[in-house]
Amino acid sequence: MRFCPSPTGTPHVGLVRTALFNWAYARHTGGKFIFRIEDTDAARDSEESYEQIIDALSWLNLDWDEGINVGGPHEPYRQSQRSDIYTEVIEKLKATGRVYESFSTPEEIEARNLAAGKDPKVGYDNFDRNLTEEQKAAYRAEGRQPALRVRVPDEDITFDDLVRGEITFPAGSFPDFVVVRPNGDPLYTLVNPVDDAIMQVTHVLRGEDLLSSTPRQIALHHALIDAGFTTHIPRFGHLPYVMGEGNKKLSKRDPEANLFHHRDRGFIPEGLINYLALLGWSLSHDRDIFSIQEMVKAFDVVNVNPNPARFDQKKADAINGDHIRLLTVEDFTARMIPYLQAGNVLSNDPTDVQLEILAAAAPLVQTRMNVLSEAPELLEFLFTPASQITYAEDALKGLPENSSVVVAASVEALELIPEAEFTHDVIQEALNSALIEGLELKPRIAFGPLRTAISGRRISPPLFESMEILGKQDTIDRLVRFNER
RNA sequence: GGCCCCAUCGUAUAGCGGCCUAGUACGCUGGCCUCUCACGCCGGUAACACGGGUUCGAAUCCCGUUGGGGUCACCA
Repeated sequence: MRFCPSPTGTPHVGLVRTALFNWAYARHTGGKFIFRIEDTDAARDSEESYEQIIDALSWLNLDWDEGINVGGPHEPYRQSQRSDIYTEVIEKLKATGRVYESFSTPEEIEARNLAAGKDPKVGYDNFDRNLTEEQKAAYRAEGRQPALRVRVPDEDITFDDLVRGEITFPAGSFPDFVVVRPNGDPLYTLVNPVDDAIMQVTHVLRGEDLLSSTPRQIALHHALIDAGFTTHIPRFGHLPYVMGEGNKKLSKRDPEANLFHHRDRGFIPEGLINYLALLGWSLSHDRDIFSIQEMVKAFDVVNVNPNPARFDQKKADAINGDHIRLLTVEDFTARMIPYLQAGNVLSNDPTDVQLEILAAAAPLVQTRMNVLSEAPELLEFLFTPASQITYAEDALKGLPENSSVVVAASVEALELIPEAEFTHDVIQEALNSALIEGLELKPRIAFGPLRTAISGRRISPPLFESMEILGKQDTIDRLVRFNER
């Protein structure tokens, strides 16, 4: 198996899903996973993008056995550094006659099609297939350099797609195609099959957009076999698209196409991998939450669904939330920290007191989040001094008339609790008898004002537990301040 | 336009000739739990694109139609 992205732009979820399926299949079968970079287009490739792809795979814990940064028997693994290899391959291919020199320019090809009364879209007309040495010499005399084209066999090309079954492209459905530019630069059309051949790749899993280029690659593989570079043609499998809203392919412009957008929102790798796996595959008929290990154990490409899948943010969030709940509290706590720092709730170097508060609060919020970026909003009040609590508008609006009476009665009741016994169950008991029984209030009426006084919000983690974390003094300060506002 | 791919609830999918009056999850929704919000639990909603075959029997196999998508570069 191999994963061989072009480093253009930020990593796309479709790209990551392709990586995941390749990786999972390699792990499932015990095969090798090769990571290679296809950077033959200097104009579009960037070093930044290259690093982002590595960042993405590392974040998701998709490791590779051979390739970038880990080496292997076919180094180097960046195509921009493999020119010598391609030069040699090109020479051999020319010698076998499977590749020929073509002097036609795109303009000339179009003009010939027009002159013949054909749609210019039919493309190259195989004009230069049988040029004589004299004709070639004449072109050269004009100062022209030839591109190299593969002579495509004059017969149907059939292959058995791993996810779609048998697919046949009729003879003549595509013309001889360019593999090397006139200046000698090899193109993707050459380099991709060549490296797959040299690196002994047996299974190619890639996006559906490459389906129609597969017969060309197979033609080239045959040429490579003739030239002695390999003995077999890999098996191909074409994964369905990941679509966005409506029926459009998830475009690079859509924010949810960007892997790092999801990381920034607080997806954990477990959750994102689980969701991405569900786009075209399923573990079983009645379960869609699973670990990567379970996926590896069960994953087979032949079970991949061939139809395109829409990316559903709500479902993705729900899956992530389930995985957040699966984390141990300690793990969950640690993973929240960067998001709390990003939200300016925690300092870059949290104090022991802050960490203690966080540890106490974490279990209260673990069931209240789908993505980790919800943490700052939920926990901020615990790290804010009583004097700086601000009250949200919707929280104040929903309060009953007698709020100040309720709060005053609460202060009275809480004052009676010894500091050492200021725990959530004691607090609850005290408040229950003071407000529910004493003032004969409904719980909703009684605790609403307290929640706002403590957290400034209409929605918060459980009230009594929050009070316990804040401690007696801070709790009372907040209540008093609320009544003085 | 040529060639290729795809077609089950709104979404993701289960289904590979009888277990299907079509299952599960998300979503939406009613309820229970409950100090808010969640979590959890119980219920509801909603689909085999259409038309022909093959067969005792079709969501499942075949053909056609329609619809969607891709690709036809000296990009990848």
